[in-house]
Amino acid sequence: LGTRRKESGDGRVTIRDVARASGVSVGTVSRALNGYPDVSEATRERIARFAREMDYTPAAAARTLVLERSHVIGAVLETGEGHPDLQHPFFHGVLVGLQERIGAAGYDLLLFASAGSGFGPDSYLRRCHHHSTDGVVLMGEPDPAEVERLMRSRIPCVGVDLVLDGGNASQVISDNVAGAAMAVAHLAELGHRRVATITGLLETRPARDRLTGYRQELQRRGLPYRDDYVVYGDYYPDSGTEAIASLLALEEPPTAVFCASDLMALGVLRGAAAAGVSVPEQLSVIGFDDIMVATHSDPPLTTLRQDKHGLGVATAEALLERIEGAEDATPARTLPVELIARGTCAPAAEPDR
Amino acid sequence: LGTRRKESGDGRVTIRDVARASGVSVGTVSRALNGYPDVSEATRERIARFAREMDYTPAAAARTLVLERSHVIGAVLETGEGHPDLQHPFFHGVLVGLQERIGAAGYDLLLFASAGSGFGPDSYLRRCHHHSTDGVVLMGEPDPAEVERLMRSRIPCVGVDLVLDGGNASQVISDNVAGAAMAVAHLAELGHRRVATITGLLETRPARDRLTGYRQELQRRGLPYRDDYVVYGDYYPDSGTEAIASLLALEEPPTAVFCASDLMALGVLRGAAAAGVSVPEQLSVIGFDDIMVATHSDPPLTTLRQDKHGLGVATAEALLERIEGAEDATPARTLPVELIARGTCAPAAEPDR
DNA sequence: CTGTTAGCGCTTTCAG
DNA sequence: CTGAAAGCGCTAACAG
Repeated sequence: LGTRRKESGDGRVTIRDVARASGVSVGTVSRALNGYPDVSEATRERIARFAREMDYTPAAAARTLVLERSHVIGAVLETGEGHPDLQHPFFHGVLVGLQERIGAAGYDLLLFASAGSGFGPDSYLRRCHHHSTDGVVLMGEPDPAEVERLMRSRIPCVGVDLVLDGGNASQVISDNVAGAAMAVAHLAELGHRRVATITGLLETRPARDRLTGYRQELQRRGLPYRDDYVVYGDYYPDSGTEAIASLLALEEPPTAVFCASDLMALGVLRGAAAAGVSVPEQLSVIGFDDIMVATHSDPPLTTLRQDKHGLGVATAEALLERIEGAEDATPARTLPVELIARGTCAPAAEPDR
Repeated sequence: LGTRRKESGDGRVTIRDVARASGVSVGTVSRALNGYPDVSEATRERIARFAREMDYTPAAAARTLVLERSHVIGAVLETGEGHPDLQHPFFHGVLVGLQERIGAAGYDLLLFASAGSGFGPDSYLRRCHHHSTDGVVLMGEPDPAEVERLMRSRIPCVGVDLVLDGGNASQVISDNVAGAAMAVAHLAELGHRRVATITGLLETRPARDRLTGYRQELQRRGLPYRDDYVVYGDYYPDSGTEAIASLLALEEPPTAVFCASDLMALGVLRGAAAAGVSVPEQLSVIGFDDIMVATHSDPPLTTLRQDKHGLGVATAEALLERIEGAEDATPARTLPVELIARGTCAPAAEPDR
């Protein structure tokens, strides 16, 4: 008896197979393999050996079902209208760090596309429940209503460059205001007094913070703040190109621009070239992120480096902390950014005019 | 009786709750919700209504357990030594398309880091079994031994830009040899006779194909092929910079270079600038991929566009086909590439010398 | 058309 | 120290 079901070719090897092979009950196998103390060393080893030889792999589904823990964490990358965020290099760096760190803790990453996509507008929350996700990380610009729903649930969340207010949520974020301030300071020290900024999407926390930092440092140094020196972008190259065109058309154009992303800075470089103004001689440019290609523009981009990998790792740790049930979880972590001076900034041509 | 377990606060709503609420058995709920024909419209609707109101979400784990189908597909992005492939822009485009298409079919994506990473060198195969993945897609440069193991299993696989020989595997790939040929043709038509190439990692199928295309077209046009015009790169920018330096140092340097990736082409642009040779006047450059930043280099990069999104979609479809059990699954799909002429190519300065 | 039942692979009391 | 048995949420025969 019992030989009926499993011997047929297809079969995955289950705990029962291991039990049968090692001549013990499934309960014992389970205990042995999960390191319970109440198993004799002898049996434990025998079981372990058989498990290895048979290449036994516990079925996650079964374990999830009984444990109510899946060891899967969901990653939500909301694709902003027309701009799949998955496309933005910044996120990849973060993903790598996240992946590494949770992988080391025995978790895997389930990638959620935008809620609207795919079959039916299933909310993230539903999808998390469906997969019994142990936690979620949110990146990009998720739908506020979705986020709200998630916050009301008891699923641990962490937002990357996102403000999350629920009790079960943490956030990790770069020090955007300090970064922006460093940019302005750098420019000011080069003698620039007319420094403009191209913002990111202002619905977005980092964009607002970067703008704040820009303003604060301007003020701290007694540099003039003008409304027409603030142009709104969307983080992507084209918006940079357009923005610089309008800035250059001003009666009194800026001598320096701080861009809220490298991609926009690249767009600026291009727009400047088109307009015949040379960087850095006639215009200093500074970006934000330090994506891979920043080194390879001409001239190479001066920028504020975000520790993308570190953000990913911090995200993982914030999440694990919550999952492991720390009630005193650190609600927010801020990572420093670093100014990388390359070739797009030069002393102001006319210190005074 | 029965009220005991579920009423307590925490509870997810299960099929049993829905059954109780709508006054039917769980079996009926299951059939109703899964669209079996043998349920009266009346009950089906009542059940559906309750399910919606209670925000019932079936537990994937339970369903996976019984159906032996998880509706999860695994994505393996092997991080080449020192170069996390997740970092290469090319893969993101593919991921987006893949994600979209399988999402539409009701599948989700599980992201596997490199086998080595994380806790223990668990093979991909084990991880797939563990999660009962319905299929796997392989990208980058996975460990051959791993691939071998996967091939021996019965899990449907598809490789992106990868040759997979198992019976349960398909592959989708850009027409790399045609693309390379188009590059050379373009250059030849501009009058270049001394055209070099910088290859990708030759362990990699696309790199070899691109080299082949380069050679073939050279030959077809009666242009000279010289060993010293072939420099080996690794797809990333720095290798391009180094390669162009050595090429420029040749006694008879090339007047044009075909690079097996945009990233390397960017590196070439930089190296050329450093060496004081102007692009495209003194050197024509052509890339491969058409990544986002290709438009924003100076000059903007002439390149061969790969349909990254299309590759992702095709990958998804190849996989779904296999999963749905088509024995006559198309083993390979090839997508065309397209020449995008931008600013890095110009007529050869000296048609003869 | 619907209820009942067995069982997916695993963990965890509870007895021995 | 180990076996037996119940049950996680769900689907799929099988009766009625």
